[in-house]
Amino acid sequence: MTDDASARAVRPTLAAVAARAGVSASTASLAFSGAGPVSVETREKVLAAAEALGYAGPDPRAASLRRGRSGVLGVVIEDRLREAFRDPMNIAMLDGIADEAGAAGAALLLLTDAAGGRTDIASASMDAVILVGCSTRLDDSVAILRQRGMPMVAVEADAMDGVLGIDLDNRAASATLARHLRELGHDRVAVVSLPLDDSGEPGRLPGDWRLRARSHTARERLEGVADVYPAFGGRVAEGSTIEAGREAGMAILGEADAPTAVIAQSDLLAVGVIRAAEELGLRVPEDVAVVGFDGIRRDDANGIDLTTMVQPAVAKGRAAGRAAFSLLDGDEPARQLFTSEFRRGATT
Amino acid sequence: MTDDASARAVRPTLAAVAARAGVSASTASLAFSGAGPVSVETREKVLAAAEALGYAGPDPRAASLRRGRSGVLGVVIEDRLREAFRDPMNIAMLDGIADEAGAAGAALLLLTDAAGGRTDIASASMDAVILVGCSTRLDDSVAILRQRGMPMVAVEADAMDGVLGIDLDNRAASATLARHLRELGHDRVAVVSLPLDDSGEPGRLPGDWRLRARSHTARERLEGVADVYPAFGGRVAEGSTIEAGREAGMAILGEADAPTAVIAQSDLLAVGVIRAAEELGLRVPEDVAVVGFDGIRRDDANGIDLTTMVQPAVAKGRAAGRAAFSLLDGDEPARQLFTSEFRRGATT
DNA sequence: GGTGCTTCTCGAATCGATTCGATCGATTCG
DNA sequence: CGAATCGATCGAATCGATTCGAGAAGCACC
Repeated sequence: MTDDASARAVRPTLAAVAARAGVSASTASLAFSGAGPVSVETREKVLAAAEALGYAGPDPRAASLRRGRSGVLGVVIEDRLREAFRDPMNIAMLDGIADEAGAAGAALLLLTDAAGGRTDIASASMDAVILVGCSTRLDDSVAILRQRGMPMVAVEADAMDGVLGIDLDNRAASATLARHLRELGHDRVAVVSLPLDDSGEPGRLPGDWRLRARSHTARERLEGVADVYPAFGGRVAEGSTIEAGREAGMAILGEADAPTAVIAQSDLLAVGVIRAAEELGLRVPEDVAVVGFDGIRRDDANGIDLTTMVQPAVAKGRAAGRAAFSLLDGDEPARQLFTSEFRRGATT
Repeated sequence: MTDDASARAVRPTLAAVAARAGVSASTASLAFSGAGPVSVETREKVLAAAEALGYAGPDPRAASLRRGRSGVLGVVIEDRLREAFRDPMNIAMLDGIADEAGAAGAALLLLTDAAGGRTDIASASMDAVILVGCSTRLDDSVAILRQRGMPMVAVEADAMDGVLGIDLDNRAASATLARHLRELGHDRVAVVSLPLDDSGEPGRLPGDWRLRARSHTARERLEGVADVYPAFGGRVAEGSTIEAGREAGMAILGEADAPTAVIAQSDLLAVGVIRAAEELGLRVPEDVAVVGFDGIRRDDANGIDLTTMVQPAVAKGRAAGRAAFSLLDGDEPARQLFTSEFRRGATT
């Protein structure tokens, strides 16, 4: 296929198509983009010429340079996709973002908030960026993006100048769960917390978590518990996974003065805690009550009917997407707050 | 902040930086890219000027136009991210791709193989594309991308002209599982298959699946079973989820002449089948043996120790990534075949 | 028939960088 | 001491489209 090879070697340009169609480049452009009046006849000539030359449409690089838009929405997530996507909430949110991006004809660029090679954040071509808050070390990225004049939306992150926030009622929702437990008569509760920072070290929840917690979500959810139970202990998990929850659960429930209720900061963690309880021969909820957070599908929760707060993850993602495009249009969308809904399951 | 607003309004250009530093634009470009000799003194002048003007580095749009590279690797996946990412295998593979992309300084563009708005596949700016095979309707996308002269790599897909294949020994691996069951004395087995096409309709496995199956992976795995059990029935699941597996399992195990062994085409499906068995009061493996495929972590398998074939998903992703960049460099990488490893669990 | 529209088309400027070849001292080599 | 070499810098061309303003043609109305 010499034809194929040469076609790859020198892709035809709009100018070539225009020449073959016997029109100017500007007219050809109009024929493709549909912006501006072009006679049917001319458009067909252009399209025929394109077909003949194997022209695949305007080069997006050139178009985006001229237009000043690239049609790409950046999404900054945690280091490892595998970690980030282990949590169904993140996926649901990303799906929401993808919905909006698709509707706006934009594609999604996945950027990882890696410490070392932050080259892509600095040099990827995109029109706006959504920062996913679970990433704890956003500041550097934000600084770079701000310098680039990039519209930014952050989901569940501390308020930052020039960054539109899409928030969740983490604190109030956690307080709701805590109150639920108190009403059931529990007076000694322990928390299994999401990682407080990006060190990823599991361990005992430090007393000065207010100072230490760099993760917005983890801190807010802790505050919520503190609003109801001024004093409580717990563990920091390694991540939002069942296994991490199991480990934390073993540590908490294995001790002498084990609490009668455990507040896990995510449903996956809660499932892990319950598994630990089973392994230790404890009955849930008789011996120990467990609550989660998120409202994952029962399918993802090993079939366990958790007491939890159901958060609107997809809606959150959608809102973030819409906000990003709205910023792009020069509007000034307001920050949004999503609320979670209490769902009583069989674990309390 | 008028400063902030104006900075966003008119981002400084390289030319402006160069002017302020008292050098030519070409020299300033060299100072940033590091390509070509620039005296330390000059570079610092340029950098200082950039700093003063709040210049965030060369505009990626312009750079990619000129260079002819955009530093973006496209990944085409199923319609809904939520569906695609429900399967840990896909995530693991994506993680492998991300590893290689990161190493090559490229970012990942997520493209969904949607029926309607295929605008992004036609017009996203990227340097190469990886097609994830589970997407059943690749042909259209491939045609468009081929026209664009885009280097393509496909993971687990039927061989296509101009598309580099990264394959898995689906057929042989499935045959291994089937043989394992036959050695255990099972003579009536049923298969729970991945969707055969993108209709997503669950139902009885049609006898003419060879003709019907448009999904490469599903078909190959069926062939593998057929190599050992010439005749077998089964169900087509709605997707690779526990719930879909449970539904299929109920249908299969609830019938009068239920098989003594079920071959599920993915571990998630297998977990679902096992759950169905439990609900029907059947013991695994005593009453019914179940095998899966993939080798997901026990954590993701509800703690079940499955008999399965462990496939190297991350390595597959890595290979796909490397192959894409290799194509980009003008090399001619060979198609690769990955092999899965038998792992005997407690379900047979 | 002239005037005032609308519809279509074109030329030229522009987006913001990268890169090739040329230039110009300064240094080194024969 | 002339020539060759090297490092640093610059000017100009180029990447491939989009868009603005202007011009031409066609038409209707008074």
